[in-house]
Amino acid sequence: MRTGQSRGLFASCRRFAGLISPFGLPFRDEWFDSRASPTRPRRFAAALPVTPSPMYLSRYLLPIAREAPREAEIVSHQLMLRSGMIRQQAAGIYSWLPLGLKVLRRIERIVREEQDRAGAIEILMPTIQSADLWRESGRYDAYGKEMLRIEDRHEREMLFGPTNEEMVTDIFRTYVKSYKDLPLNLYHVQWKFRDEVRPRFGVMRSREFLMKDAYSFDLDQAGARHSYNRMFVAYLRTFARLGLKAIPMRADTGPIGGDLSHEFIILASTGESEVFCHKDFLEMTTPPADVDFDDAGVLQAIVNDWTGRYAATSEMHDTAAFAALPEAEQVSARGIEVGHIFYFGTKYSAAMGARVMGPDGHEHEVHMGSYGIGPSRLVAALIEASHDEAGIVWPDAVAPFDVAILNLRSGDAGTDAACRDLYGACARAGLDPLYDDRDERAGAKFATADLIGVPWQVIVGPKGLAEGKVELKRRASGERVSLTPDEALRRVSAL
RNA sequence: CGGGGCGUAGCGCAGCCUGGUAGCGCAUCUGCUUUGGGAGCAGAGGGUCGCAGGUUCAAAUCCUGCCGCCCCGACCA
Repeated sequence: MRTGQSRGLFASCRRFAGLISPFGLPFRDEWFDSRASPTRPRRFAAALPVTPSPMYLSRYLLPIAREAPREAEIVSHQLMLRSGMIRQQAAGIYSWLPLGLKVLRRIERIVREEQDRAGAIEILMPTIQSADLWRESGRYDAYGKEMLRIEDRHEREMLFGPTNEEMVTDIFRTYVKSYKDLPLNLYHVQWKFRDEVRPRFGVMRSREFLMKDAYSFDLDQAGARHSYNRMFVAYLRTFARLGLKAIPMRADTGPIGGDLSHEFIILASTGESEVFCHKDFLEMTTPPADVDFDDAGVLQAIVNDWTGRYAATSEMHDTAAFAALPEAEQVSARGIEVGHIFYFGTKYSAAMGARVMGPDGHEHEVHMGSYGIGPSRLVAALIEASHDEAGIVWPDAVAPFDVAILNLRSGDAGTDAACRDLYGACARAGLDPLYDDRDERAGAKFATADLIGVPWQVIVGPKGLAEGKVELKRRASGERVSLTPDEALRRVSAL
């Protein structure tokens, strides 16, 4: 028995000196080596054993709950609270607990990879901005109460940024002076704040939210269209990799006009808005990873293909055009907006003097576009799109862990050893495993694993082990097979 | 910002009408028994009853003000 060890879900974060992680990187020893002192140097990790690890559930922070707080209305909010992903700190403001943060980071990673692939360059702008920039564009007064305005100790007017057009335009105008430096697309992933009158649905519609926003700069409208198409294709790839079917729908372009604004909508029965589209969208294929983003013709062809069929949110809905489709091809559903891209021409470059010298020897105001994806909202949207009665069903790409190892008889020498071996093998195989070593009954472990939605469960019990077998369960289908631990590992690694 | 509702243990709730020892379930801790789908028994800990005034011998309960949160509508990534 592991007497004295915490069995609770709120296990403290005790860790031992000199761990190395399964990935071969030393943990920060100063966090763990309680014996380190000025006269007794820290030990370094390299020569020390691999286990135990902080991804043992008995030492993790996973505050699951059987019941959801009353205020949680929609299923994603309920499940995020029940699975201990987030904690509300104020209306529309959340802490991200370990499980939630892991998912958020996985989403961010995919978003970044596809932005980079499409030629965008990452920067990081601050959350707090000066009011001065916003006065230049005229938006300081125009933005209204959604902007959280604050004052610093010198009584300077500041704000918590709801978006970054002004700031990125400022950066651009300072450093970029020639058409030869175009096109340019700068993006960042940063927390934003919009003081919604009524935040709701957890992180789906929060006041503070994480946003990837990209901003493109081009010499002229033709260039801007190419930049727009790059992001369009990048978004198709991003959402597909996240395990989502996102449908681009014409969005209102406001005073700019034109056809260069799309919302990317995923279908979910709990979606906030009504959407209408052609059924072909459900079967369309995603552009490949090796698409040539510099080839304007190729990109335009992809965009044409994805915009050639009817798709609209209720605001842009054309009842007659939709009714003209054969009834069997009409899809009318509810959707969640997970991305929005638009071209806005010279709105900010004109107001803020962002000009480059063109090949003609004259200065030109640059044509800009901006492209947003909300990773924090996506966490909720993914759950809305993928859950069942037992809990969350994460797509493989964003799951907080790749595989959960359930020890059905913690404290039994045989199952303990088998689980530890399997944990080490998973880690060495590059997987991100979670080991449920708690002193809980089997049922509680099944329920926990189902709730948090890890794609694979390896169930290790004394009965199976007597025959050298473990059980591998696929969360999404519920399918279980009895395998040797090696076979189970191979099966999980295959994806 | 209009309309409504709710604040009692980490979560879900009762108690308030009719003022008088602050309760129940889950969770947590201890012990024993259990052990393949959220175990059983026995015991224990945990509360300035959102905050501040007021009425009263006495306030979770009645009155006033404030704060917070939630829902509907308008708004929105």
